[in-house]
Amino acid sequence: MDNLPVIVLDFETTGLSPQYGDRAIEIGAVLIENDGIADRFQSLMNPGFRISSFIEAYTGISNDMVETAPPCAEVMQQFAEFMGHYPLVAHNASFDRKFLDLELGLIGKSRNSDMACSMLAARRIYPDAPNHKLGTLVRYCGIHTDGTFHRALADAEMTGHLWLAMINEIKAGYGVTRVPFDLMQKIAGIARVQAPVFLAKVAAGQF
DNA sequence: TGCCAGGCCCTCTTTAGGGCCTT
Repeated sequence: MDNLPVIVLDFETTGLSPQYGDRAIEIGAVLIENDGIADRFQSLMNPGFRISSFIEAYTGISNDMVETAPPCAEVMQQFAEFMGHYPLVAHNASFDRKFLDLELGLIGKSRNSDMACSMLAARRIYPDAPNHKLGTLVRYCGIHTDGTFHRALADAEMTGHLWLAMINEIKAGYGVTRVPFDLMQKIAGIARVQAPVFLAKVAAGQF
């Protein structure tokens, strides 16, 4: 096995801020194992109030769809089992972490794994990309899509493939055979000016 | 109902401000 398993997840939500009462309306996640997607999790969830027309248009998730979906608590119970103790990855992880911690907290659970950010890693690994939005990076890396964006499972799958592409980029560019989760976390957290020195150490086998 | 934030990074920085990215 080249890479330790990770869970890549994505939330669709009613807005940007749990502090202002926003809730999750869909979760999608993939288990990345052996350089591919080994398992998937997806569910809409009912936040208990109507979602805005902006979110309906942005995600394609309608009020009718969430009204017939199971409540957040039920979905998050199932997701907690899927998540297990795997390390986690999300694109702009600070956003998904807020909602994950909120929804888990509401059912008396807590996150028990680190979460790495594919966006911060991509800024170091693909500094010349036009920008580091998920959709841009997917095109930049030539990752196949079915054209679906802003739905949780589609975005989680694309982020998963991006994560694998970045691991392969490190392997090919720096001659290393294993790119563990904590190496990717360090790449994501390194300051831009320090990145060349750090990556040279990676190439020299000093990680 | 309609509108909102926050974490991180960068630099013309650190006694700060602004951009990116997520829904």
